[in-house]
Amino acid sequence: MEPKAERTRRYIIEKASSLFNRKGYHGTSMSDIMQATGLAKGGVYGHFKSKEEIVAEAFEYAFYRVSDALVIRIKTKTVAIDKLEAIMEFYDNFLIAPPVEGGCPILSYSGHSLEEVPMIAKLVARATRTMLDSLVRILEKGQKYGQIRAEIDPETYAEIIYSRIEGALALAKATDDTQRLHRLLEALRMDMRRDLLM
Amino acid sequence: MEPKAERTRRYIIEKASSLFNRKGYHGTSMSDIMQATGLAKGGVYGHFKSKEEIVAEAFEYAFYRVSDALVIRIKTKTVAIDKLEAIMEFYDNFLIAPPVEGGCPILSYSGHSLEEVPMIAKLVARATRTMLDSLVRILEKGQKYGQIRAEIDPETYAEIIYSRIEGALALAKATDDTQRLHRLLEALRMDMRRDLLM
DNA sequence: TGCAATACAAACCAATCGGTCGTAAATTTG
DNA sequence: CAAATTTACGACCGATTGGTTTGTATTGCA
Repeated sequence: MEPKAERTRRYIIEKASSLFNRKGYHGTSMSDIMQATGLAKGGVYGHFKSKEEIVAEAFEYAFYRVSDALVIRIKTKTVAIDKLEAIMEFYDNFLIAPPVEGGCPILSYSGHSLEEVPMIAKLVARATRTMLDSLVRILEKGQKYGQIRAEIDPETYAEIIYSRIEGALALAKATDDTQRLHRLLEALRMDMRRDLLM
Repeated sequence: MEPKAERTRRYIIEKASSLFNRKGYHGTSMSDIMQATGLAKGGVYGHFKSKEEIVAEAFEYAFYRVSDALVIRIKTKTVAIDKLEAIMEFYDNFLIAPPVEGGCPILSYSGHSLEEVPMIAKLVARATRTMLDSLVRILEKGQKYGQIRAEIDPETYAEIIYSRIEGALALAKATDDTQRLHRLLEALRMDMRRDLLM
């Protein structure tokens, strides 16, 4: 019917998601998007009614890229601790080959964009909840099959894991030090083995 | 000699630091700063030669506010673990009564501002290093006086502590959930007692 | 008290901002 | 292939951006 429009739309989002994730909402102008896509202004506004609409979809797309790449890696493993280790491996390569330029969208947008574009706050909160839920499910399933200690509270431990990952990413980004990320993830990995395994 | 100029300058930085920390570099306009200070444009540019100069000083000021408030609390304690617990207590109140609006400057500016304003990257890296050094010193001194396990590597553990704090702040901000911050800091507190005490 | 230095606000600047719209080009459909 | 519809273009809009200049109070100091 109209596959062209859908394709162009997606193409704009792809390009814009990288820009917004790196430079933020106000740091990215429509001219930047026009230049990145090669489209004229009218060409872009034919698919979106405002810059805010673009950034909203761009965030969701960026988050989807990360979470999707993560889910793929998780699914290759069957045992809980293997899934968790796969996550560590994923984030180990995060700064070297990020699914979307600019790093973790949740972390990037949490910085300044929550007040800049209030609508983003909801999307960020929901995305974070999604990540936590994935971890909770892994831990619960691990307990169900006797792979993970029953005393562990999945919700509590999930947020510990995710906050440590985000903290490691933040610190590595702030100091521009990839080695720091590796060290912190390795420390987390060892703590998980000690805390979770029976 | 010229106390007035210095006072006005500082006043501008105070107001601007809050704006930049909340909304970012491109999210904050000179008009915002004019409105917040009550000064006219010429009045501001008489003290600074550019917006970049303002944001640079504003970041340093915001960071100084946080680190200073922290140092004060640390100094009231003499034993290493007490100092660390004082830090936990400090960050526990961080979202309720932040030293500067917008939360931890390092975290805020790490989001999008590193690429927006390249000069900021250096300042953020240096500020982070300063925080880590404070923690390293506490741990080293604690070891020296036999309050902390000798096997602990201060540098390694300092970055674990700080990354967990930043991760906790980031997650709490992303989900707009202060309780989450409390839970995560409490978990860190208990881990520290287990890992560090003899 | 008188002079010079300082600090101020307002007008102004070119450039860029997000956004609109009539028209031309391209695509899909009959 | 031709008609109809969709998609893209780019000039244009008013508003605002960061930044400058200028004339005038106001201030501190001798």
